[in-house]
Parts: sequence; structure tokens; C-alpha cells
Amino acid sequence: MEISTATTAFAALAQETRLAAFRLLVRAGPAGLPAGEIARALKTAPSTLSTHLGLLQRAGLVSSERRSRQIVYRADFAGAGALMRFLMKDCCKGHPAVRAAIGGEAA
Amino acid sequence: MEISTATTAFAALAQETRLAAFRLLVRAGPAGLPAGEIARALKTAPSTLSTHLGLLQRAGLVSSERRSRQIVYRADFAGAGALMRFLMKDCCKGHPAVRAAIGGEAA
DNA sequence: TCATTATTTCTCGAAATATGGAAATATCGA
DNA sequence: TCGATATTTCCATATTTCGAGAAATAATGA
Repeated sequence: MEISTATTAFAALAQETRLAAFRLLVRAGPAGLPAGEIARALKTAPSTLSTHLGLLQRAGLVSSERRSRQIVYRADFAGAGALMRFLMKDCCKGHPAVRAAIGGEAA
Repeated sequence: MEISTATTAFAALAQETRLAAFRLLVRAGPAGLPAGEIARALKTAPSTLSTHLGLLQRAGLVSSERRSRQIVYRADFAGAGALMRFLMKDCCKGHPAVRAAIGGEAA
């Protein structure tokens, strides 16, 4: 993964509405949610949310599919996983205590 | 974790120099690295890097400790782990394939 | 106390980003 | 084709962030 790809993805998550949208889609699972439902859940203007979802999509964190009049968004779990692995690359070699801290206790 | 705490952390990682610095510290492990060495490795002006390290620290991703004239920075592995768990909270219930995509194969 | 080294804080113009209304586009049912 | 619904694109304004020079702060050794 290129570092610019990663910063783009982190920037996508660095905004409350977008982060909330992504987490909502993570909880929704593979079924996803239509844009309008996300906008209602987050109490955001449709145009604003559309901009945010587009940015998340270009960042490789969500995907979309038209389903009749609605456009259903889904979390891109592979993309999110690749991002986290990039962040922690070469971590913890010979430091089991560090690995424990990452997988760690409290949420 | 508060959502604003998470967006602050993601914003900290959403910039090439800061992301590179954090990843360098991840690779350095618990021993950490002094600010000047990081600046040299990343070919960045000390003042610029200091600003970046301060932001990473306020975001809970690195910690610092003065060691004589130098200030040694370390990755905060617990903080990074908490961030990743927050992002994926309530993910993948009953979807083992999704969990596999996150923990997944290629880096 | 003074000089040196290491790092941080201050500052500000340039560049990037956020927001939401209005208008455009796409889909559907009648 | 027309009207209604769902979403996106366009646009202007307001806000935030970036980078690095200059000055300030901290620690050391003579």
C-alpha cells in the first residue's frame, strides 16, 4: 500500500459524520444501508452526506451499488483491514507484550 | 472512546509525515527514537516535525520522555489498539468471512 | 555564567476541506 | 410522459491545516 493511499483513508475517517457513517456500515454488515437511511440516522443533509460517502468510497473504505432508486453503501472490510495492517506493519517483533497491548483489554 | 477522540487520532494519521513518523516508531518498538533522529530519517525541519509529534501525542498515539537533552518518542500501542477496536466495534457478528477479511491475508 | 546542542512555540500566507441550498440526474409507477 | 422519490453535482462561504523561519525553552559541560 502506498503511503498516500493510507493518508487518504485516514483523512476519510478524520471527520465525525464520516466516521459515524463508516461505523454504522460496519455494524450493518454485508447487507449495507441506503444513503438516505444513513443521512436520516446521522441527521445530516443529503447533499452533505453524499459528499462524505463519495469521499469514503474514493478512499476504499466503502462500496456502493444502486438498488432501484436507492444506492446501498457497504463497508469495505478488506480495505479497512489492509489499512490497519499497513499502520502496524513490522510491529511487535520479539515484543509479545506490545502485541498484547494492541489486541488488548478495554474497548 | 468518544468519537471526537477517534477523529482526532485519525486526523493525526492523515498526513504523510506524521504517518511515516508513527510507522517508524512502530518499527522502533518500545525503545522509541529521539525527535532529532526522526526528523533526520524523514528529512523534515525540526520545527515542523515537532509540531507533528506534538499532534500525534495529543491524539494519544505516541508518548514522549526526556532523556537528557533529547526527547524520546515511542508509539503508544495501547492507544493505537483502542483506535482500531473502536473503528471495528460490533463488526462481523455472525460473519466469519468478514472477520477474515480484516485479519486477512496480504499486507 | 556562557556557549552549545536539542527541541518546542509562535506566526502567517497558501492551500485544502466542510457545509448545505439549488439544480441536475436516475428510477419508478401510473 | 408526468410526478414523486432518491441521490448526486455544483457552487459560495467559512473554517481548518500545512510548512518552516525566528525566537524561546531546556539541559549539559566548561
